[in-house]
Amino acid sequence: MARMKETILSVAIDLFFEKGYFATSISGIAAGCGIQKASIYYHYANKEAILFAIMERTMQALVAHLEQRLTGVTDVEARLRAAVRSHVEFHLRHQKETFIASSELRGLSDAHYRAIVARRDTYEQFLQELIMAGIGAGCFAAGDVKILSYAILTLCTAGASWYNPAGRLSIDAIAGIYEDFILSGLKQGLSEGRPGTSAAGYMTHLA
Amino acid sequence: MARMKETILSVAIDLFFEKGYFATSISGIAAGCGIQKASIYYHYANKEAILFAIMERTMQALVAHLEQRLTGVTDVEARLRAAVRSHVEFHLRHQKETFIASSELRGLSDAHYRAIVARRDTYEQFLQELIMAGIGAGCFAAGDVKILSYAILTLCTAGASWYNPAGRLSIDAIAGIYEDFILSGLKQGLSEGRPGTSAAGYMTHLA
DNA sequence: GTCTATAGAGTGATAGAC
DNA sequence: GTCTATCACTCTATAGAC
Repeated sequence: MARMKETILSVAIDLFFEKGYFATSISGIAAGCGIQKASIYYHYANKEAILFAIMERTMQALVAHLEQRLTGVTDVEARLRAAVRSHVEFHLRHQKETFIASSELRGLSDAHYRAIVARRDTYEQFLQELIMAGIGAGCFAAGDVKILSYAILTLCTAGASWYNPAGRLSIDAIAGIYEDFILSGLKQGLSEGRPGTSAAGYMTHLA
Repeated sequence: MARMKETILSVAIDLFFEKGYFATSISGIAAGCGIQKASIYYHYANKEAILFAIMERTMQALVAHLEQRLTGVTDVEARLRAAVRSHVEFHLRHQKETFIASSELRGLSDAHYRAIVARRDTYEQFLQELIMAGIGAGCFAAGDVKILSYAILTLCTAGASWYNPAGRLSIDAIAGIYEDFILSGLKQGLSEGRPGTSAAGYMTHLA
């Protein structure tokens, strides 16, 4: 039961990724499922509900993935490394869904838009807290936490736009490169273990 | 003369940025210009021609901007710094056009798609040569040149998706943060001036 | 749960007057 | 160079049979 409902979601993910949400028609999705377009409306109220279902599920899974990867990790730098790796791996492993989630927000209704953006903001704030903790502990150079978090998140998200599953590098290899690149960017020449000198200054950057 | 042709482009940039290419109608553009939709076709053959005009112009200006910023700069690291700054500044200063150029490629006809992607590839290869030169000179740590170039480019491109001109930070400040972040990522703890040890290995990464 | 049929609105594009 | 009028088509969504 509910099998067709899942099939519709799966076909829609393929089409939204390939052609975009607005360029994809209900009849195109129906054809991919082997049913008539009217039958779609038995499972979903309208086209936007399909998009929302994809986004909701993806954002929920993204947060769950991060939580799972961080349980038991206590060291500040290790936590940020784990968060970056979790983010990259999830985005490459669920390339289509995450690409849709980050590029088709304009297709959502006002209420659904707010729901998804709220989830995204929570996720962002979590990363910002990790960065602040790292600066406070002296692992990372002081810097603008908001901009740094955007840089890290969009860097990984963008990976989902160019990643080729049949390509030269594995997800693991790409995640490793990103992890090292980002950690170096956060340290900015700081040698490790030295306590932070400007722990007071960075707080204002979130105001 | 040709004033309306420019107005159409300008209105289309606003609408494509705000609603997306497929969600924007010819009549919407016409309304923004204060004319009837049929009049649009006197200036452009069809909707796609408007999108292509925006992209062509933007890519041409992007390359010209980079060339201008690099003339006279000879030091390898200074050249990469200048290239990163040029890229960030152009993307934030022309936020709408660069966002369209990077997100609406699917709206182009096959021939136009190839033309724009060719320009983008040339631009990418130029950055990859800068990175390779830096690794060869020992300024940067050896690494996967393609992935590093994608990381740098998409990082800056993504800036155009969240940048708020009325926001807290100036373009100059953001460019500075990105510049430092990226250069640290490229150096990866290498101290400066030391000649590269693995200059032979990185070449294979472009094969 | 899927079908046929269709309503109702909007779209890109063209013809031809001015 | 802009207009009015319209064509031909596609789209989302609904009604009601099976």
